Amino acid sequence: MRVTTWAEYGLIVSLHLAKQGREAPTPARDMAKKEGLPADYVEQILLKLRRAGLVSSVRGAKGGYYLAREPDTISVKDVIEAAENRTFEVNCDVHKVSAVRCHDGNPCSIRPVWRELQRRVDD
Amino acid sequence: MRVTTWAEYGLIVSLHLAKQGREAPTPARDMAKKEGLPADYVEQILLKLRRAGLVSSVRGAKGGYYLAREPDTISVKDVIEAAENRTFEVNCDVHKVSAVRCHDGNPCSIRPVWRELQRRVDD
DNA sequence: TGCTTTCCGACCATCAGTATCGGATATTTA
DNA sequence: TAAATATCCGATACTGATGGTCGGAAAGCA
Repeated sequence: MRVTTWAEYGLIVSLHLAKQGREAPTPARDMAKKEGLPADYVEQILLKLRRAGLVSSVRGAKGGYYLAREPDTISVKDVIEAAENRTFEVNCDVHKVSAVRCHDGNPCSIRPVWRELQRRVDD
Repeated sequence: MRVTTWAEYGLIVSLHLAKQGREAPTPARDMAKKEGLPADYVEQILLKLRRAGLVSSVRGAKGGYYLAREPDTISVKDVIEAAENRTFEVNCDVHKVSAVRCHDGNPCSIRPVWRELQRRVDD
């Protein structure tokens, strides 16, 4: 159980953009170089962040990315959810062990545990 | 970010064994059948739990598994750690982004976040 | 001597994670 | 207008973790 590089890199570039300020856009390639991350990959992630509405972009020369909102209104959870799909995925929801066991009606002693864990992570 | 079936199945069989009591050992095959889980796979997981000292086993006919300790002294965390290797894995420790960035001396703004998350999950 | 069961290593298939690439489109600047 | 710079975006490739199977050895019971 760990966070993916999507989340990790997403956080790194978000932080980078926060430091850059929101005046001039920063090109993805510059960021990748300075942070020592794979350039093409960073671009993929920025695309995700943009689709989630966390960053905005300017196309063309002199273009790049900047934070869509004020840094202090963007939480770590926001970034993780944008980069991965959710922070913590419960098996009952996604890769069901079995249809019977994971049916809503079935009293499952395990599910509450995962729910609580999910809540903690989200917190 | 989610728990693996190792942890999920591990929890299921632990719970199953807790319900069975610690008098007579329960064969892995029986458990798998009743819980609707792949038998060979369950055996792998029981092996992990045994090596972690959570369950004990009796070989041969009339053999099987039983909890090594009283149920209320075994935590969910114990089971997850036995089944997976750790509850929450921090990239800085395992799949380092880069040697420089993740060097202990380097002030990294991200690491404290993961550490805190790790603490929450362990809790 | 069979039968049951754990023990254990080896193997295999699939998929998520981690990228890379090629090209289309938009914008600035020379 | 041409060239240079960037985002945009889908397709593809590589890899290791995950999830699961198999075959057989050893141990204990009847």
